[in-house]
Amino acid sequence: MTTAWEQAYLALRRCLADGTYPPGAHLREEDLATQLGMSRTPIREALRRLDAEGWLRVVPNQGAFAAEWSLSEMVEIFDLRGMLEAHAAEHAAIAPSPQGIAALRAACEAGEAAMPGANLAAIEQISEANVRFHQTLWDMGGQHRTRATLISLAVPPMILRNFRKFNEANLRRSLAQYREMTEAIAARNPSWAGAVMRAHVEAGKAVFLAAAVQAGQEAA
Amino acid sequence: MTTAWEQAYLALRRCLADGTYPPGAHLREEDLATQLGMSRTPIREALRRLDAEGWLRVVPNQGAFAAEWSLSEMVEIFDLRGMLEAHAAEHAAIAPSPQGIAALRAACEAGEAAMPGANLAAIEQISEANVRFHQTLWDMGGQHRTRATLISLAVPPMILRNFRKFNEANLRRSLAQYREMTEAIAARNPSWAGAVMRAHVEAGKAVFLAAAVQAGQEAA
DNA sequence: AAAAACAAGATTGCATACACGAAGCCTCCC
DNA sequence: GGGAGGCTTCGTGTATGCAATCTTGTTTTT
Repeated sequence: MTTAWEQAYLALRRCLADGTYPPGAHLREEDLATQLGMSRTPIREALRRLDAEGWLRVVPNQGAFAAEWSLSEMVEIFDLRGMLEAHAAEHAAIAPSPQGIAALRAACEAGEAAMPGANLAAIEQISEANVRFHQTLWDMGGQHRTRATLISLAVPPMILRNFRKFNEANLRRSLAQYREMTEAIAARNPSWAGAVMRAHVEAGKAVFLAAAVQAGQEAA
Repeated sequence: MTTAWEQAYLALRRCLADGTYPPGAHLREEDLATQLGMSRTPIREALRRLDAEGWLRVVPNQGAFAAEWSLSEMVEIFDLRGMLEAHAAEHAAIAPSPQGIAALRAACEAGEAAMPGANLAAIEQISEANVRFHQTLWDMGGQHRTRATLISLAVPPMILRNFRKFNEANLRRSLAQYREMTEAIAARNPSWAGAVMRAHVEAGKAVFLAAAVQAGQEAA
């Protein structure tokens, strides 16, 4: 059995990722404690970790607030992602294990299998496959600090959330990029793999920015 | 007054940085509590944060152990530093504030003033000036996540510790690089500033690796 | 003699209780 | 009527206590 504070950490992180707690929301310790069936002590320890990882902001004597990411901060995170993911991809391509390549191919196939249907369930399945692809890549290179840094930048929820903004053309391009990266890694070509990854992240950033601009216009 | 857990966090981080708790050391909560004059509760919260930031490893039901950084992990951190610091330097050079440039120049001068004396106090003074230079740079670009990431990679203590390994030639080169970066930023030339920063970090990595190889030979 | 099982000590995990501080509201004064 | 000061209330910050778990040394068994 895992510890209570770790369960709380995972549960809260999930809620922060899927929007159950919207940006700026005030998370009260007692509420979370009763909700998760434990006391405030493990809740507080989970909150400290989520604070360190940037999921929320803890203000002394005021409590925890779900993080709100400004546009410029999102752009910064995309830029950091581009550098770090490319670094991970390059290292994954140096000496890839056969199991790793197989796992990448499996993730590609899972995404492609869900592609024809453009319904919501398909999108969720593709998102999940994509997160699996990235995480497999992070593991393959053996770059543990890179992986930890990407997680601390809240990258997995960003991948998940941003994917919901993708149209069919975006999705097809994304799947094609995953295929190309897999090929580059299988060919042990680090700079090829890194270049595709940089393009992949930049394409995601472009989709994000287009959606943000549109949302801004609708609000105005 | 700051909270107790934050004081504990800062105190413990300092001890982990300066080697008071050597890698692998077992940190007992009660000891730390009596030592810092508080109860175990804030200690535990500080430990959770230090765990998230990679300063130590918390094993359930066993406690906290000071992190041990392998050679490959140190190389990885230097590589990440190179990317992130160059990114920060590039952004600092886009639209530098006059105060920022002045602060960089002041840090350069403080380091150069201490240079002639090669004694221990001078080294400490130069190290401190260097940390100030880097942190000023991080602030100038307005890249908050980049800054937070660099801190979470335990970069400031690495700068401090690595500088003790520098000989006079290394120190002179380092100070010259700071001067050049300041000039590049004042000239609003991002790629120049980024390139010098990459070289600066690579030079530091080389010194670190040389010292590590020598230590390995002495041990054998 | 070596290995496994047991027991005692020590250490962490969590819940509870109380103290401190902040935000909101009402009253009082100008 | 508006603003300032004090009070109330809510929520966080910290200390303490107990339960659960791990470690370690010893004993017992093979």
